[in-house]
Amino acid sequence: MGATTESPRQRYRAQVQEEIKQHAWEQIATAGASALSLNAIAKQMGMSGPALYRYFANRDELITALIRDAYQSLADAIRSAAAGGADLRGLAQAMRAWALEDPQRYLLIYGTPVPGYQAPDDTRQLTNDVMTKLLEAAGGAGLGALPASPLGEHLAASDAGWATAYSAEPERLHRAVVFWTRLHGVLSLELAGHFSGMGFDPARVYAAEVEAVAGH
Amino acid sequence: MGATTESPRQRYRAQVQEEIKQHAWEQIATAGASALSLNAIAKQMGMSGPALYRYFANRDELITALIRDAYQSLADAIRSAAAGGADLRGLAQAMRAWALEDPQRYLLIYGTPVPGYQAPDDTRQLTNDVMTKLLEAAGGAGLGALPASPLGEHLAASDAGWATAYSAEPERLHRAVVFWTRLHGVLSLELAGHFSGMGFDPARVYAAEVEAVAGH
DNA sequence: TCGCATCGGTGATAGCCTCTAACTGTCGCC
DNA sequence: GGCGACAGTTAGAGGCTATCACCGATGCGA
Repeated sequence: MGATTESPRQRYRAQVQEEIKQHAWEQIATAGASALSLNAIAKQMGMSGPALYRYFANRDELITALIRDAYQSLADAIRSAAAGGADLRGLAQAMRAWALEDPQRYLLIYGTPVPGYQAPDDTRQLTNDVMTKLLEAAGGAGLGALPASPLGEHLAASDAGWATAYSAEPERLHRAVVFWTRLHGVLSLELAGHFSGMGFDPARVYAAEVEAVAGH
Repeated sequence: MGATTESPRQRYRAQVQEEIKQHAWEQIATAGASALSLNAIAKQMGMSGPALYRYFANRDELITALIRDAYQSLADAIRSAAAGGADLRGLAQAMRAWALEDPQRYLLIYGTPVPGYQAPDDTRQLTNDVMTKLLEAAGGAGLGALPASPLGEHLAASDAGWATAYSAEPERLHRAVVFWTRLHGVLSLELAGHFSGMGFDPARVYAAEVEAVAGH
């Protein structure tokens, strides 16, 4: 991808940064994001604590990089599913698979936010990528019309700057939003373990919500 | 409430514990649960760090107490709404109001869990209280039938030990589960700020989901 | 009423963490 | 070949959780 020829130093730097993030993901997967320790990562990599600060100015910057990667990974998963011709159902399954692959990665994006935290601008772009794929699929063939509702009118009237390409088709917007919120509802409760011990299969609840939106 | 007459010491102890939790909630509301510091609370209360450990054995125990209180508070909100004759719509509004009142309190229950954490047994009881109220309201008058679906059959077949009282009415179970997941979907995305900058009103999305389940 | 066990509070301390500062060695570009 | 930029080091400040040993007050039973 048109990278202006990298110096060996830049190369090395990028490699180490990647390795740091690798270790960070392992920590997060086993103990959650709040337990992430730069110090521990440094030790694992055989170097002393402060060395890490050459690569990430502070803990927040590392976490932000991880969030960025998580968004990127989700966007990729969605994009490749869409490229493979997946419809709304397909995207839903791709999202679920991606989430179950590493629950803490999903929760890093959609879980509890730190009150002050502001996501960097480029993650907005990645969110838009995901929403755009959703919007495209939300206009797919074989979808029945959504019942008219106040929400439909509200969405039609709202200035969805992020979805201007589809502002002429509020129906899509409506379906995409409902799709997103319902799937997230099931997924996040499942990942947080709130279904455990309730005796039913989260996959079936998820499938039912997919059908409710993707219609027949 | 039939408390076996309290000694002055127990009385004082309970008061201090309450005050600690009060400060803890303030910290959580402004900086999130992960930033909660026993040390800081002690200082705020004018005593030295280790003193707090007389009241809560460790950080986890304090957080567990807060989670318990959060469940209790939610259960109370739901119960009092139900006692006031609220139907499904009413419960939904009560839940949303309760969540918006203190987003981090909602997220303490339904947000990102620490991978190893096991909720204490009595919170299961409180969850059941909430679900029971939902189940009661899910059988209210004026509700159209849910379309038959694989999920309906699955729920009917699953041994929902937590809902034995309604095992003969799987329709209620179905509606309650869908109610819960859809509302949580909208609410958690709103609280996490994922709707910000999208140009529509979360309250309308929420209302639309309520109508979709509570029917007309 | 008195004695003493229990309880709440203290400072000291160990061990973790983030992050800064000053210093050293090394790599690679001109 | 030399120099500048960069990666790494140790030392250390300051914060945190948590434990320990030690006091002083409190309130209960005898």
